[in-house]
Amino acid sequence: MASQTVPQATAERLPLYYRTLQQLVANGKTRISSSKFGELVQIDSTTIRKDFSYFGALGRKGYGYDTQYLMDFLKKTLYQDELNRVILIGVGHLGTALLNHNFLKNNNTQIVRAYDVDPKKIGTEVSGTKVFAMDELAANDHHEIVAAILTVPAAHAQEAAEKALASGIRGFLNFSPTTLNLPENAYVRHVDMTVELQALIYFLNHSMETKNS
Amino acid sequence: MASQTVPQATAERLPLYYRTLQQLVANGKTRISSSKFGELVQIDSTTIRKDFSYFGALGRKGYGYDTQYLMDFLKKTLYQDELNRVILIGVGHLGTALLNHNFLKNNNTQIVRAYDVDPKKIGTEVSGTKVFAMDELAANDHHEIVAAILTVPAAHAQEAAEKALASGIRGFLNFSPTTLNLPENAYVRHVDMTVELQALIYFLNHSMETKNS
DNA sequence: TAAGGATTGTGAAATAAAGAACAAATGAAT
DNA sequence: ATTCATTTGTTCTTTATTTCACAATCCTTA
Repeated sequence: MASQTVPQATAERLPLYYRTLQQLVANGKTRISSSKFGELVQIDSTTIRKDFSYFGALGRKGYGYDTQYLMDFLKKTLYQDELNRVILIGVGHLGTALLNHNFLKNNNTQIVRAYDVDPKKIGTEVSGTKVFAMDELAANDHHEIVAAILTVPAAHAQEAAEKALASGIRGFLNFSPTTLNLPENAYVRHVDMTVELQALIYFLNHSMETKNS
Repeated sequence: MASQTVPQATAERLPLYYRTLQQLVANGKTRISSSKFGELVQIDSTTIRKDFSYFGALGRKGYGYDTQYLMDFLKKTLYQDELNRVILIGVGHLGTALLNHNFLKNNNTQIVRAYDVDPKKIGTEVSGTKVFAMDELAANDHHEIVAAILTVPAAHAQEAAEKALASGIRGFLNFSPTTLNLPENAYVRHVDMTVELQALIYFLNHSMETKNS
């Protein structure tokens, strides 16, 4: 199976490839070479060809890649040909922003329900998504849910994640600035603006010495 | 200089180390071993010791690391001992959420001004930050600004980044789902929820075959 | 249909990162 | 003071990722 051999680094680039191909197809481009594509995504063309090669021969020598075909292939590979249902935990500033953001526009993803502790928010609807009480989280049936988006304060993230886990959710997109301690069968991706900003500042301050090209 | 030898992977872990040390200090812990610390951040203790070793001998054999000392060291290393001024471009749902988020709480970062094209937003204040017209962006003096946070629609991200660049900004935290094409002396970090969510779903669907531990 | 140019797919080499293992040094206990 | 357990800093090994180089193949055009 491809899944056993596809390197992690490759898998993490697939969404970027997919998004870029969506744009190309939308713009009417029917074919593209690995070098042109590499310029678009700012990744070496050899890396791109090797990435694709893990899934077989997706291109044609002397021609390049058919954008529509490649996009459809990645769509399936990334499970974007089916609706991905997620829940959102924590309807604060960031949570509300994510609810207002229409994930369905370019992504087959839907936030089907939200959870919060605030009685003022419970029972309301934010951008078409109903807000439920946090207490219901662990009790609800979530085996149709692929992931939980965590946008709660750091102090409550672990507890919230455990409740979601108890309801059958194994995937977490963690926006809370804390490391989650979850069992092996759970999978967490961490999005941390603070970390990104600090890393950015660090590299900016060190780029003068290292970048001499 | 350390900057020439610190691997990229190490540099990207420093903010996580720093945040975790802040929590330890806040909780009154005065010392910690690399193995205990490793459990907290979920990184192998050898990796942690090696990461620290690039900056010299920060610990004491048979004792571990002094949390306060290590935190202070990372604070300086990450330039968190000085105020980092940033601007925000695009006062939509996400931009507003970031303005409402108090960066100064745990981070020495301040969003000093925001920019938008919407006449209804220009001149208003969001959470204490004034919103200016996008047209003023390129003309303003931004050499005290370390980075721009981009929260505009994908179609306008490149243009907005170029204006910010023209005003003297070299660092970008890009939340727009598009690849920015900027000169060598600019540095971009991309935060893309869609990419993260797709990667998460991919790994979840492949974890059964690969994870057998 | 033949020739030439373009471009992939892939082994092999190079680079980067992570992990194992352990000597050296320190702290703690008696 | 001496012993013993602890834990770092670091060398060496292993693994992962990127890049190079080029044969194989296909497209295009005359």
